[in-house]
Amino acid sequence: MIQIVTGDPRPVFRQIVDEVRRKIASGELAAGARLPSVRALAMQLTVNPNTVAKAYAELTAEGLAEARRGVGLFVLEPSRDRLSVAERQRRLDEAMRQFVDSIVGLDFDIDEILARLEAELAPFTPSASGRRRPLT
Amino acid sequence: MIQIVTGDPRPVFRQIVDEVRRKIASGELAAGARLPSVRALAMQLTVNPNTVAKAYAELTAEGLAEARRGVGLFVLEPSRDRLSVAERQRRLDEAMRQFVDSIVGLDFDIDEILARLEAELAPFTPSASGRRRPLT
Amino acid sequence: MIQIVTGDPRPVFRQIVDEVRRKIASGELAAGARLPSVRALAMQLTVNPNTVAKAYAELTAEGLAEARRGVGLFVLEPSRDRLSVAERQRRLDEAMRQFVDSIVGLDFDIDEILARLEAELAPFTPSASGRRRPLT
Amino acid sequence: MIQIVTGDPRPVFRQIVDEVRRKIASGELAAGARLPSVRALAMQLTVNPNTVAKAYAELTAEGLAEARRGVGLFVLEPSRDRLSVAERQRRLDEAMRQFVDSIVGLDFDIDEILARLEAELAPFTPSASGRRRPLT
DNA sequence: GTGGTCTAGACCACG
DNA sequence: GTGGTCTAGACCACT
Repeated sequence: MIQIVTGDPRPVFRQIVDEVRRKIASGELAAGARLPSVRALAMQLTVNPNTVAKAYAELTAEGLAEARRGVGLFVLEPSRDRLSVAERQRRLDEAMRQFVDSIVGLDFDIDEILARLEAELAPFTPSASGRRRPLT
Repeated sequence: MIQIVTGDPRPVFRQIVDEVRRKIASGELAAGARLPSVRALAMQLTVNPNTVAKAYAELTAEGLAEARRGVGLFVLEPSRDRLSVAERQRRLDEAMRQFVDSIVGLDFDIDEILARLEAELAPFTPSASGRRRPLT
Repeated sequence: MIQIVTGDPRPVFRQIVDEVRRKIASGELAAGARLPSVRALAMQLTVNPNTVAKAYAELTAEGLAEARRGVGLFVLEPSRDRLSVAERQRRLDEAMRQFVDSIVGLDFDIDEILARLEAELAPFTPSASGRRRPLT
Repeated sequence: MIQIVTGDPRPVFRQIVDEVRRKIASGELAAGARLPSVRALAMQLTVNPNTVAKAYAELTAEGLAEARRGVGLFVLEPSRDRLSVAERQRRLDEAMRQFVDSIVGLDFDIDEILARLEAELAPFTPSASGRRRPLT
């Protein structure tokens, strides 16, 4: 269900966080869904339970999941207003800067990049994610 | 000429590399241009000379610049095949993944993101840089 | 400078976070101030460095401090708009509920409680904290 | 009658204790009133009976209620000296500290907080509860 | 069984 | 030297 790659530059706990966040955003993990237990996921990924726990703690801190002691970790309803508009903008700016820095000088065609990005973002478009009900 | 920001998540040497790469890609630094000496730049940025040296080493390793002992670092002619097709593709994939992970769940409109990205990439479009042939 | 109490119901890392947050809010720790290193504070408190590191990670995540690799952890300028209005309200509601639950049935006089609270909050009042410059 | 919220940071048994204590303090549950049986409440809340039993045990230990075997839990007469002065003071101090820690840095106006708190505490003022003598 | 916390000790990237 | 990450193993609170 969740996979980690040893060659990945990201630390393991971050890979887990990113993967879960993606699954939630794409609707693959719906609100109320239960994540694998810390120990179970640690076993499956053959990493230390603490590493998984750290990832889960971050998901909790981000407001994406909630821990029910003695029960497990559950995906929360998406609440879009946790961060201020300014903070969200700041994060987009930062991500944008980082992306441009990474591909600058790689000689790719802008239209090609835009097309690819559009395709990659498609799964997270509101209508596709199932996270929001149409107002009817 | 180059600025570093303490609050930036990137290490200092990376900020230097990114900034120089940007300037080269945008044409601001043309082939043959001379970068400040390690010591001079370190002084100006008030960072450790080792840090600047590390950045320059990376620029050299990337094939973007060349060190002439005792003189300074010089921007090289852009060579199309500096990186293999596979390597370029790999970097684009990685940058793409990282960008998507960063903005997933921030609830921005795709079109808005695409428009912004197009604007940010404009300065690096081949025809604008003046030092590259359009792909035609 | 920072003290932890073994009898405290809060975990150690939380005590550290709370203490630092208080010092920042009261102006005792001004923006730009450097916090003790992870190892130094761990030594002083005779706790595991990881525990301090966890506290520092939370301060960083909260946007109160920033880590400069190889240098140390520094207090950031207060940026009041990181959380949305709704989120801040939510947190106040929760704190309020918890406080009322804790003192209900303790038979204290309301006015007495209000007076004490006012006194306790005084050090964090904007004018006292020194965090904001008068507009003059 | 009693509701538990899964998203609540408090453990379930604590939510039950708090809710009952509130109802007693506000006079909604008068002395002599009977609380549902452990099994009945567990069923209604769909929680583990052990959890309800733990909550009831705490209410008993606090001197707020009394168990009559096979019958249920009954609210006791309020006894002024249930807790020592020192203990009451200790609890107020702790609650105060926790409250201040929670809202520090949230940048609310003190007067706003005091006003809200006064409103929230109103239902528990001695004259309103009906079961306590005013302090005169 | 669940998640949360802590200790001990290690290695890495950065300056 | 700095902070960041990971492993290993332990204990606790809660259900």
